[in-house]
Amino acid sequence: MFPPVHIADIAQHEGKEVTLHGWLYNRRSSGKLHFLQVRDGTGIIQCVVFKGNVTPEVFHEADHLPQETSLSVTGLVKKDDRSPIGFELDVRELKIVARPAQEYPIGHKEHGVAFLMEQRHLWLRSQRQQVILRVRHTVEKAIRDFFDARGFTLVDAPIFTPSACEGTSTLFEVPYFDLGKAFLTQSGQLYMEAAAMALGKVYCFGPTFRAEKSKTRRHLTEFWMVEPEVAYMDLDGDMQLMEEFVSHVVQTALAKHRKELETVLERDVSKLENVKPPFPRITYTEAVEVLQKAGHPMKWGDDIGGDEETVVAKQFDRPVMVHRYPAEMKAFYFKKDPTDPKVALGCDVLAPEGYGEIIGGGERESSLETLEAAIAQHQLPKEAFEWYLDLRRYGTVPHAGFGMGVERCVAWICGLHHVRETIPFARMMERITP
RNA sequence: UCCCCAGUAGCUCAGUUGGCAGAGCAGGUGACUGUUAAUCACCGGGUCGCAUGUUCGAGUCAUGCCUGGGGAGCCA
Repeated sequence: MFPPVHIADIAQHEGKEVTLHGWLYNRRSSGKLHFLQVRDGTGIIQCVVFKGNVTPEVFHEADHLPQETSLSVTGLVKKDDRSPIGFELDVRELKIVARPAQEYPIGHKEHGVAFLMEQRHLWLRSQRQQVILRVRHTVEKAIRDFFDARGFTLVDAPIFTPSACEGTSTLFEVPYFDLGKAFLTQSGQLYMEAAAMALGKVYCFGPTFRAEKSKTRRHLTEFWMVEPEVAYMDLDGDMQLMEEFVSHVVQTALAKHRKELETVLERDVSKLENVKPPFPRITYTEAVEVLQKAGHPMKWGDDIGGDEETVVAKQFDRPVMVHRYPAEMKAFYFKKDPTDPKVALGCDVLAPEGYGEIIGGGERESSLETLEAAIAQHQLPKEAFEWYLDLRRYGTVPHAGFGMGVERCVAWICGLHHVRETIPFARMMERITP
């Protein structure tokens, strides 16, 4: 059985007889010719079964195989201009590995989203889902490569946490032995701050959980986030890191998957070509002015919601960095702007085309006294943050970081309507299976 | 938590004023030597989400519930 020939490498075998292992994707017939579309995970190739080239039994069987039959096909690799991949297999032998026990539920006609999500374990076999998962893989590798090349150390953050990191979101609660309850992490950031004081430049990359009852195309209850944190870095350095990071991820995905994005996902990739530094930077105050001019009735201090984000993002041809939000809107650990204490030194990156916030981050408060006051002001239990305050007690330094949601980034790159297609098995408020 | 929409064949949907439950695809049988979601002919396929009510009669009207989808808030 091994080593097998893969469809992606079929050009190397022109004129030779090879055996492919795969699954039947589709089948058509024209009398003395049967056309079998066979996929093997690396591509799809048309296998032509001509009556004169195989036994009568094989010829008859070839016309009666149901979709998703697993099979081995042996034949001659022939160049053919009518093929989308340039080659066909002229079949000599056909071996059935297994016939489907029942009719395959997903046909080649349209299906509803609810049905496909219920069949997610099978839906992954479609070309579209294969491309999305490959882009996700490339994005995750690009994330790792970017930080690794810059001397960052990957530090894994815990999944069980004793309390809310930020004290704002709703968390998933789990029983935890004699210690009462634990929570599933909502962010590894606080732990990365500790790690940055040890290793200088660090990042964590793992799953994150939010128990908010969010039912929108941008939300999952379980998603993957990358969170870098750097000692001796201020907001300006952080923003520069953000734009270089996002550009690297997008350009890597574009270089590797341009053709699939264009053909299978029908993505207008010209919109991704612009994603290069520098990104436009505007303050929250300027964003409010833009929105007021666009006719949105809002005043300074109001939240910039989904619709407003889209309006702001549409002013630019690449991601826009909105910085210096009102301090009240941000978590307790953000450093306030020394020149204007009303605003926090935070920055969000808004993706174009209505994909919204893909990054949130900023400079952290480094003063012990100011941080203690912020914890009190947010009415958070100080005991839970004593270890975090220790980071300010022993050699505190300016530092900054950010978090990027992988699913929103992949949805934007692929031009998808909903983030649920960017993760193999989505976890949402109303769905936990398959 | 709130607002809107949908639930009819395996899938996608139509179903008029309340009056015999329909189509396309998928499946089965057959035809076709170049099909690209092939085409053509024939065949099988139903707890109309669940419950109660109105009515001579409910897929259709009313009320409640369930499930799913979209959005808001919150966020990545």
